[in-house]
Amino acid sequence: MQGKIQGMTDHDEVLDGLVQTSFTVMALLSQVAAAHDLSLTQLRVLAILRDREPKIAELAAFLGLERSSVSGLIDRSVTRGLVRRLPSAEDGRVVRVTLTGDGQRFAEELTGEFAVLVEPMIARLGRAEQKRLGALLDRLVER
Amino acid sequence: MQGKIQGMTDHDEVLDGLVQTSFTVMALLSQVAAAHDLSLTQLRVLAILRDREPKIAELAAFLGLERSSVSGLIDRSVTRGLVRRLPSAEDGRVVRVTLTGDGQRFAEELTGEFAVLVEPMIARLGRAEQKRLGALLDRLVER
DNA sequence: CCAAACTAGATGGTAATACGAACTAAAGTA
DNA sequence: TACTTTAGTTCGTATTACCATCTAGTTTGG
Repeated sequence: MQGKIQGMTDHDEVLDGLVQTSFTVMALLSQVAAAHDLSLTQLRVLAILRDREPKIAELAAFLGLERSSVSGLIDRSVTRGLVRRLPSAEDGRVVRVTLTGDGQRFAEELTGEFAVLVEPMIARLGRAEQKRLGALLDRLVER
Repeated sequence: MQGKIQGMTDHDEVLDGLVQTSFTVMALLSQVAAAHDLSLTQLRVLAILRDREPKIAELAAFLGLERSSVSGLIDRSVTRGLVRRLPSAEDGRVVRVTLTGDGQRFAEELTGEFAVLVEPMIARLGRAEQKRLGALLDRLVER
C-alpha cells in the first residue's frame, strides 16, 4: 500500500489503519478458506461454533445474515460432515448447530493455518506492543 | 460478543482482536455499501480509485480478484456513471479506470458515512490511545 | 518486416451466495 | 379449541466470482 497520507488527522489515521488492517486480515482469512474450498462465511461459522451451540436464528444474527441464508449455509456444512443439526428438547421448533468431531478438528486446523499467516504481521511488533494492541482492539469491540 | 476467553496468550489475544475488529469494520463497510445499493467490492473500488488510476489488471491484483471479475465489476460501475474507462495512449490494449465527477462526489459521501459509523467505536478510546492505535495498525500493514 | 507468441481485457457459461416471500410445524395465548 | 406468533425450511431470483475462451494490440525472432 502507500503508507501515511499527508494532512491526515490522528482520527483519520486510526480510521484508515482499521480499514487497511481489516482488508488484510480478511484477505488472509479468505486465503485459508479458499485453500480448503470453504467460503469466508463457512469458515466463520466453524470459528463461531468452536465455542457455542447457537440456534439458527442466533447464528444468523451473529453473521448478519437472514435465517434463510444460514439454513442453506448449514446444509452445505452438514453435507461435508463438519456440522450437525440437533433438535432442542425444550422447544421442538429450534435447531442447535454443533460441530462434529471432524468439524472440530478441521476448525482447529484452520485456526492454526490462519495463525501462521498472520504471524509475520504481528511479529512486526514487539511483545509489549502486541500486548498493547491486543488491549486496544479489545476495547474497540468490547460488549 | 463474549469478551476475553480464559487461557489466552497475549499473542492469541491480538489475533482474536484483529479478527473481531476486522469483522466489525467489514460489517460497517457493508452497511454503508448496502445503503447505496453497492456491493462491498464496488465500494472498495471507489475507495481505491480515489487516489489511483489503475489498469484493470492492477485493480484485480489490488482486490485479489481475477481480471474477468473486475471487468464485470467495472461494467456495473460504468453503467451507474461512477467510473470511466480511459484507453491508454502508450498501449492500445490497456484501459485505465478513473472516477467520474459523480463518482468522486459519491466516494466522498461514502467515506463520510463510514466515518460516522466508526466514530462511536473509535470514541471508546481517548485521544492518546487513538494515536497509539493508529501508529500500531500502521506498522502492521506497512509496505 | 512479417508470422508466432504473448499480453490486456472482454465475453459466456457455471457455481455459490444471499435475499425475500411463501410454507410447515411447534408454541403460546385468549 | 381456535388464533397468533415463532423457528426454520423451501423456492425463485439476482448478484458475484470463477474458469475457459476469444479478440485485439504488442513484442519478438527468423
